[in-house]
Amino acid sequence: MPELPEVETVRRGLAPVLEGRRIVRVTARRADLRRPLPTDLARRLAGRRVDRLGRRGKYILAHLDDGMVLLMHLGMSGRVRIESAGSAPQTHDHVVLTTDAGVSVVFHDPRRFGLMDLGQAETLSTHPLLAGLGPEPLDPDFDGAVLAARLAGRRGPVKAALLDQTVVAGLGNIYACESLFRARLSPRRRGGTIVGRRAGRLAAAIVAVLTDAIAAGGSSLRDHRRPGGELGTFQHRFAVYDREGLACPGCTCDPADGGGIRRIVQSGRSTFYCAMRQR
DNA sequence: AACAAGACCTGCATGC
DNA sequence: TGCATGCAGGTCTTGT
Repeated sequence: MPELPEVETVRRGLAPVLEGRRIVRVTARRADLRRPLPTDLARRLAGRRVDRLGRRGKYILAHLDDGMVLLMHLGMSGRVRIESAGSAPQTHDHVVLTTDAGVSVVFHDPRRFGLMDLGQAETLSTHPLLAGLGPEPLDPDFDGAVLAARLAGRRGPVKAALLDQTVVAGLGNIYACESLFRARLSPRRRGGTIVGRRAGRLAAAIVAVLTDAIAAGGSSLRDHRRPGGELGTFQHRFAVYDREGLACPGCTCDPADGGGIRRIVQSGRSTFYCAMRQR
């Protein structure tokens, strides 16, 4: 489910109920997520105050008052729900954090591809889950030169490279497709050929797509909800994702004449693009 | 080193 | 109705 815009939307929704609050109770209803929950998670979180909620790529980072950091990843189907303490748990509610304000934050994840882990703030960038991540696309210094350097030597399709979190942190299948559309670049082009002006176009397209998607509260296809339960709306603005056979919004290609949005499979994932507009 | 394929897990839409 | 199949927003491991 969640790519950078969905994760950022969740982070922003969670911040008002977690930042500055103390965690008074932790219930781990199920520990076998993508990796086992830390065995002493409840004990290490109980009594801690959350100083700040951050994000790195698709990870939400809760900085605690004892120098530890709680890392959360939503996997494919993870959701976070805010509710009043004591609400009845639902199927697939795996972890519940309750604050001193009587509010519960519920981690819900049917497929259990998500995870939680603990790290230390001081050495956070060397945490095994974060150490290899590529640049943050919304950092001010992310640009075509940074992106081109990351894509250098890539002989496979640029679309597959964009899904590699060591190239850029936070893109997933939706926003990789949408970014390539906005940059008018073919997803089949070799990654290493994205240099100079093309790299500048792609970097700018990535920033624009992610920024627009965050402003829309992310994309709600199946699972994504904001912590208060609201849907994101960016799915209504997709140019190509999940639009196989429909007209391309950017050109006059006609689906009836073999034009329009195509779906291909790259590295086992669906890619959507307009072969007329994207070169 | 980089890449594709498979594995992990559940739910849903589709077709017979 | 039941059942099989394929697909889904991610990433880790394996083998080439």
